[in-house]
Amino acid sequence: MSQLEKNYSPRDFEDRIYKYWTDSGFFAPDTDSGKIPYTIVIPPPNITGQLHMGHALNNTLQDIIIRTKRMQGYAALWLPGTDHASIATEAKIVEAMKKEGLTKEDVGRENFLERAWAWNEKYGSRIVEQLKKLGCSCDWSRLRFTLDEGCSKAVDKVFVDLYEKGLVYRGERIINWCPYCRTSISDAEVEYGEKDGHFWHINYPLADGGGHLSLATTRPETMLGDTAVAVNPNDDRYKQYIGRTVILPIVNREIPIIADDYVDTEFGTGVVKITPAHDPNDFFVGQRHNLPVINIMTEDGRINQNGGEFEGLDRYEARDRIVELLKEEGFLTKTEEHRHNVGECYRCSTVVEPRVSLQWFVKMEPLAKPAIQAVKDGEIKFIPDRYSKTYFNWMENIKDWCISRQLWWGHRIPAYHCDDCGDITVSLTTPDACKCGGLLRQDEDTLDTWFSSALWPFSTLGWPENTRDLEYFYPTNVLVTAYEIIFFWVARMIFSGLYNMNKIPFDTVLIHGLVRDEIGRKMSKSLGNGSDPIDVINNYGADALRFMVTIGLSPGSDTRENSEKINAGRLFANKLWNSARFVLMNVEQDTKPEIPCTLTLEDRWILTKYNNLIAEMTANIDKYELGLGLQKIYDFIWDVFCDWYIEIVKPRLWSGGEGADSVKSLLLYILSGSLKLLHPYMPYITEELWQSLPGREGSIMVSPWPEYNAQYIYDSAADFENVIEAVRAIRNIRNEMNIPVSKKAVLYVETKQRQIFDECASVFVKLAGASEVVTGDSFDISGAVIIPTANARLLIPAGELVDTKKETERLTKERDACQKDIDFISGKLSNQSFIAKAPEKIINAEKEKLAKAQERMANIMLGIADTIDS
RNA sequence: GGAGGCAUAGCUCAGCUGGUCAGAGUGCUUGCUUGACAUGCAAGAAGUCCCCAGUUCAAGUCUGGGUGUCUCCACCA
Repeated sequence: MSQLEKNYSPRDFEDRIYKYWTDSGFFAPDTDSGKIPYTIVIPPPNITGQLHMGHALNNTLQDIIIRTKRMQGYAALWLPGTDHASIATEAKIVEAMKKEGLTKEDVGRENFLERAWAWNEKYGSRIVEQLKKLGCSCDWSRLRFTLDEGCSKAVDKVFVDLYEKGLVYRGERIINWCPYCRTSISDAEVEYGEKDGHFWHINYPLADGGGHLSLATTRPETMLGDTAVAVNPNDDRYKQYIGRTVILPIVNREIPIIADDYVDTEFGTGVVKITPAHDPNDFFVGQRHNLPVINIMTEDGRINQNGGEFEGLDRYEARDRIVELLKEEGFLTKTEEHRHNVGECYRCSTVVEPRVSLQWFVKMEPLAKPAIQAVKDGEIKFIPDRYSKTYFNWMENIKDWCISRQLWWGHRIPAYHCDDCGDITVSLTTPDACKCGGLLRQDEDTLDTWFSSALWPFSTLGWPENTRDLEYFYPTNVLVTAYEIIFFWVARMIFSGLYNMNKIPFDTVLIHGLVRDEIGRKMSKSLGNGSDPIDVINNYGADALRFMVTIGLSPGSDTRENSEKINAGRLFANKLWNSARFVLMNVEQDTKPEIPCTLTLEDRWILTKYNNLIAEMTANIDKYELGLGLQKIYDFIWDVFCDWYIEIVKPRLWSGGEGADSVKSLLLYILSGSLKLLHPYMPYITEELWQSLPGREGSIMVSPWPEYNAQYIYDSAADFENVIEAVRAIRNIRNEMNIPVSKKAVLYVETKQRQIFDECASVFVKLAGASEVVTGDSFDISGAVIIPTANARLLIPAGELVDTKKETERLTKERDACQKDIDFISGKLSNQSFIAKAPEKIINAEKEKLAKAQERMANIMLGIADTIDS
């Protein structure tokens, strides 16, 4: 009755299946079903983004979990959405406008935002479509966007609330400034890299003419903003200078020599120039000593009017000119090569300029405290656990968070300035006028993108409205993300959840690694390495891609993209496809997938294997050991089901009669159960095959997850393992002796367990080249190959093929190996401390092993004797 | 300067709470058009589980040290 094509061809059905799922509404959970909710919120991809391998991994893992939970009967919600990605998107739009010869300022804020929304319209849906191709079972009816009305409301509410509680403040602080993006960025957005630079040694002459102080700098242009020179108060070399002044070369400004502990006497000359406006440490020194702050740079990294003759020069041009001048005037005493770490903007890689400016900040300490506690108390668990250390390390040393950005694309800060009295009104609604009656204008700045993503687990569920979704689905269950993003996002969601909802946002953070390219490099746009997941899907199928990212995955560690693994996934899909095809070709339209009343030995064996599989896989997925789970169902389908069970069962299947009927039922039962277990991992092929099964209604994705049933665990499964062992041994020998498959021979089996071998005679006929199986207590056959196993002696008459000498050698080797085993085990068992201290289970297992080996030894010895006789 | 990961077959990697753990895929050798699949089947070769100590009846598995390698955080002018 099979209508399946001969080969697996995912393109023929993946899109169709996905449409079927969405049309049926399976992805959208019901809040009134009485089921227990299970929720995952997606890490929202940027609207500038295209699906890359990292997304493929991240979303495959989430889909595996949510599909499993859905089948297990939870009201499973996977809530999708996208991130407006303020700085990244704005950069792209600015870039695009540049091609038209336009700047932001040319078009103005309103027009710029129109362009940005158009961008979102055009590209925001692209990544969503790509997630759909991957097979993600997100509830698209609940799709959110960080800049949509609801999320914006949440952002405003949190901002106003934090402001009112004094946790958001505005102040002149030193921040990281990107001269290319022309905005402040947070500490987390700076990336450090080693760069070659110079160490310029400069003499600062003392104002009173008593010589000079020598110091070194890597950024000489900042001297334009120097307002002091500092030494360590305990440094005997310089104690005498404290309180005196130096003349700043070139600038000719007189600045004080101050004492501060910050100065390291061991480093450099022990004298430091202090530029409070352009160095974070100097800024704090300046604060302690009430030094003036001279900002010498414009927003685009040029020297401003405070730089005198250097005004208008780019910071690097200014650096060169100043070095030149210093040299000319004799202040420069030495130039050293110096390799040091330089901070760059994480979006555009421009070297960041520390700069004092007026920004909005979130006071972190009070927020971080409970967030640290929640993880310490185990309310929130990181998997693997070591990442909680990363989290603590950051949270315990956290500095205030600079949240204002000089960008247009984002949530505009709901603060209103009065030009008359200088007062600031922070409000959810646009106020008409200032308290003083003056006109108000809204703050020009927008908020850090991560301010809105920090609210994601509840803003997407409707907060600040008290919606049914919020009540039902919050707190969410597991958050799946890469370790890269713990600081940016995970930590901020935790304190935001605790602060605004008074509840943790999720109880588990499942951390995964990066997908690297085939030679282990990080994937990056500049390298252009790694392949496009969409290409992979088109060529191999989404299921093969999902297989690739999941198989062999170990929680928290990086994986490599591997074309061999993608192919392995495709081959596995093909194998499954064909096994289903085989089953469908051999069952009837009215065959039911059920366990028949009468079971043969191999039936009991596969039922045992199958039930153990259910238990193990369910446990694996519960513990987020998703790679292990896939490995198990893979082994079961390919090795247990296809290579052994199907092959064994063929004769019975074709014999007709009742035996055939029960095989058909059981084949269908195991197949449909296996499809279910595999479904979370490879949803498309399992659905397509499920739909082909006779008498099937509905979708596999809402079918109940298989349940372990101890009733179908049989001791006799071990007997069948012995049969398998015997088959393998025979195949091995036949192969070694070059006996062609076509050449059949009678198989004589000497055993105390004749019943097992009698029952399994057909197995040997089918799989081990036996023409028939004769069991008995003892045989005397001349010219036979003798194969000893644990519970039998197998004899195959092979006539002239048998080389007595060779056979004796083979058996002697086996005897020696077996003797070694026996010695080892009995050694263990005669060790008194082993007997005294090892658990009984282990001891019994060893005893059994010994008994088995001894039986085998007896069979080997008999074999040797017989071989020599003949 | 701090913190952490990794080191297991030629290659890419699994191995949960110490005891059927020495595994998978791929590659290699050999033999097969066995009525689902040659995108397949069968058999085989191949590993001091990085090194040295320690804990234990028992150590790829736990502890300490070493070597190699990768990453994160901080950033000293």
